[in-house]
Amino acid sequence: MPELPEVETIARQIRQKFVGRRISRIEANQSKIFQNVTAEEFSRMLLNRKLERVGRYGKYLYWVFDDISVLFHLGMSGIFIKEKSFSRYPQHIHICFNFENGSRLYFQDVRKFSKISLHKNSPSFTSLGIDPTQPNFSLSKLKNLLISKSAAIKPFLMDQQLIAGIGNIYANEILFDAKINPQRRASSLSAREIQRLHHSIANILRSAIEHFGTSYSAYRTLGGEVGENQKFLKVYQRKDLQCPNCGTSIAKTVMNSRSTFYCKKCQAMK
DNA sequence: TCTGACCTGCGA
DNA sequence: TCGCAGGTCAGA
Repeated sequence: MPELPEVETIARQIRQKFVGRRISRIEANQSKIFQNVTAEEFSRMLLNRKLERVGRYGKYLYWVFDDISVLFHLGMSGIFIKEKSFSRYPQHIHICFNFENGSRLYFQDVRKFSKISLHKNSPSFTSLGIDPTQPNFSLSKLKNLLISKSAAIKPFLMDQQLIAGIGNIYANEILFDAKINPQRRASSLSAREIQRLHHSIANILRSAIEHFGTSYSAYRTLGGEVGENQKFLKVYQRKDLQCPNCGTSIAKTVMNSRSTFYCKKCQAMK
């Protein structure tokens, strides 16, 4: 569930608290979340290395050390917890990073959909589409992506090989903001609709980042606080509630096995 | 292009 | 007890 705004919030907080710090010890439990390395190798490879940079691309978070980097995908329920010690140790903690100043950062993932891998130098994201928060995400680039795509616009927005970072929550919210029916074919959008969509992608993601992400289920910030963006959702998980624009009941359907929320009036099929 | 599996907790 | 939540990937 951590989508771009949640991962960005986490990246900013880790950057602020841990960049420049050296790892003095790692306790990692062997788990399927480790992709190209065992827990033991992971701990050994990062020992005594200084965290130089924290980055994000799409839904991926990465830590850069001198000649090695760690790539995290938080799956559905991966979170980082900054805590010195627990009165009661939480379940599903996979890694504890101990830093030289005594601070600790835990990685927890209840559902084990996270993926963690080690890379030489910085990771590359060639298999991913454009990150919509980057300056080169232009209107013409979006137009080019939409052209000739017969898929519906909602799965289009969630396709990480086209646009990296949008998941189910923000796909619903973006399409509501742009007044586009989620079942419309991507290639059928008018120039005006593409312009609205481009604006809504930037607008919804920026606003969610300002609100520290959406805590609908597992997501928490580094300090264990919930995000605030769930207070601002207009359609996601609001079935049968009134559309904030026109008062029509929000409809729910299923597209590509994902819950899809929309206003039948504001987002009418053309 | 679509569907099911993976995985666990929560609520009905 | 069962369905649902949803990111990604393999397979149909």
